[in-house]
Amino acid sequence: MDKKYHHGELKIQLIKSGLQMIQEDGINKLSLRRLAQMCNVSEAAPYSHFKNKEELLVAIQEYVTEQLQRCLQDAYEKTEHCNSPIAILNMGKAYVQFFIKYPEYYSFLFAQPYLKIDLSMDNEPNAFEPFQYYKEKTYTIYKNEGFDEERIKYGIIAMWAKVHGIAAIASMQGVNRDFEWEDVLDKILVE
Amino acid sequence: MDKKYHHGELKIQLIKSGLQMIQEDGINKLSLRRLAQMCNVSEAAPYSHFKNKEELLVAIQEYVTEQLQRCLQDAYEKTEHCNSPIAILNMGKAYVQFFIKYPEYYSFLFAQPYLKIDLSMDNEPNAFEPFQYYKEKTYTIYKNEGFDEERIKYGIIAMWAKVHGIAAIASMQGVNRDFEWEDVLDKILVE
DNA sequence: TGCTAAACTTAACAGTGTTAAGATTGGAGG
DNA sequence: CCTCCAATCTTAACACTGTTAAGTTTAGCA
Repeated sequence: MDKKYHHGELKIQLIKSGLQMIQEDGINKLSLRRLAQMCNVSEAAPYSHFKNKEELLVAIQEYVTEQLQRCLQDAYEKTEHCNSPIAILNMGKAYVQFFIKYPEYYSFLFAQPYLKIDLSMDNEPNAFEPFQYYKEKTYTIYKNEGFDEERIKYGIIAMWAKVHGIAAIASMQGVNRDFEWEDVLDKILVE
Repeated sequence: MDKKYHHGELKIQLIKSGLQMIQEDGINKLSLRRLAQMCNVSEAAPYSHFKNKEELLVAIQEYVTEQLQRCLQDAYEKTEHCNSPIAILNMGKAYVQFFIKYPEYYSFLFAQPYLKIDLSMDNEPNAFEPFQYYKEKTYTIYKNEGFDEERIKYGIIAMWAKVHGIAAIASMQGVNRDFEWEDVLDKILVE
């Protein structure tokens, strides 16, 4: 039954179970020992795959970031004419809906100090990917609309701030859970 | 020198020193024992003033919230004609600048699950005060401008989302520290 | 002055992250 | 097929954490 020395899939299982614990109890109650126990493994086993707890958290963060990235990409690619501003709106909606669906993910992702947000138009390799993706797509769309560089720059930041701000508010505990975010998003993001 | 049983000011000293530790090392490294040690007091002394760690964190949160509230109020009251939309802009700027000044405060305030954000126009007594204040002032200003209820409602949320989103981004680690937030705020918040 | 309740200390408990030392194992090379 | 090694996992310990119980000090009121 519980074969000792279970092999091959502990690393990804730690990431997935860790994320599940975060989703259920919040980041503060994530314990390496409980996590190891949940994976039917000794308390020191995680250290074969991660140097320390922080490295595991970074791995989970990357895992979540990929999910979020995929949501944005889907939203973009499923837009009829993906070079129209509608695509920007859809990416924004996808971003917010991601954190409405998983409220615990927001504070986990952004309260940890491991993310790099690159506001410039350079392509920093290690920066937060969903924002990089959004930035690139929005740039070409705005360019397509004939906006000048200055307006593009501020347009990107303004839109991202709105989207991120709504995500922050929506993911907060104690916020009205039955709030009609769909309407708000439509009205706010189109400006 | 180090008189035993130091009286009368331990509670506020715990809050202030705790906040200082958060500011220096982040919320994750705040330890009750180190904090007690820093206040020249035994490890169990804080429990005379707070039921547990969480209650101390709530107290610190209230302390920070008051500071932020005062910033908003100052910004509002120092505006020439405080019934003009300029006052809204100034409150927004004050909000963002608060978190640019104290980047650690953002994740401390909003990653903890103790805050209640009330998006309705009711006056929830226990809701996050700075937002309540902003909401009230903005309401009368928009009303003064002749906006209808629907537009006011979404206007308030839209503006707050932008402001809060910028604060979130600005307070992030790894974000360009020399970014010219003043310009961005002027361009974004006026729309 | 004496008493009481609040404020503090000491000592202990369980739980945490982390490391060192050793046990087990899959799989590559002879 | 066997051997051996590096990767993986275990056990045992360490220092640190939040928290509680029981006892000590002290300010301030009767």
